[in-house]
Amino acid sequence: MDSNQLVTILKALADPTRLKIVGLLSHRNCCICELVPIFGISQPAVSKHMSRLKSAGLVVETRRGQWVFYALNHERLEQVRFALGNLPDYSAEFERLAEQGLLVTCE
Amino acid sequence: MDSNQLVTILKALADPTRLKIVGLLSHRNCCICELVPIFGISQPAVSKHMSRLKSAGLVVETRRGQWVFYALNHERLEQVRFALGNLPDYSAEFERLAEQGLLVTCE
DNA sequence: TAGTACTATAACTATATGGTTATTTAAATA
DNA sequence: TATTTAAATAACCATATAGTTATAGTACTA
Repeated sequence: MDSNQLVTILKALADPTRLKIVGLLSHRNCCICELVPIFGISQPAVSKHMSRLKSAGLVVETRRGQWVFYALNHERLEQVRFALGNLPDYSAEFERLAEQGLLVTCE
Repeated sequence: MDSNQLVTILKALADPTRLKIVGLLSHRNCCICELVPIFGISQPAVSKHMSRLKSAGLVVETRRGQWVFYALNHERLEQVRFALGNLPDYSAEFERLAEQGLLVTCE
């Protein structure tokens, strides 16, 4: 997973409604019409949140008759946890700074 | 850590510049004037990013002469990883839905 | 003490975001 | 087939965000 993907996923998680949706889905799959009364926001608002989570790869959808059920992609969440524990190595940036004499070294 | 705090931290991480700053700080403490040439954005822009990371508890600052050095708060990042792996239990929400007859059960 | 270097704050701008209502699409049912 | 229900899309609005330039504050240094 590259940094841009990670940012996309973090943005998807960085909203109180969507974070709670992820928590709800970790307990049970849900459809939009169940989430609407939980959050007290409009159906299109929930729909857009799901679309955001889906494009971040955090949920997958399954049509079930007239309902669309959303399930948490646990693996994706694990990938985020792993990425946050294994940030990219940016030592080349410091080498470049050093070459330009821009590294600050006190004491 | 409550959900609001987690959202605040995730928002702080959910930006390409700040995420890279966190990655840089995981390698070496930095001051603003080192980050400016790395990102090619203005000094106030970097300053505001650091302020955002600081208020999320992700970095701590130490004044060192005329410089202010920022260090990553590794513990805070670990707290985020833990929280994402241990989301709150929202089963009460489903019980409430069931009471209202709003749980969708197919098959 | 005057000047210089680093950082923070203020004021502003353009874009992203999270909500709304209205409408359309899709599927089940009378 | 007409109606109803669920979900998605469109158009819009208010606020948040990430950048800018200008200025103020803070700490070394000549």
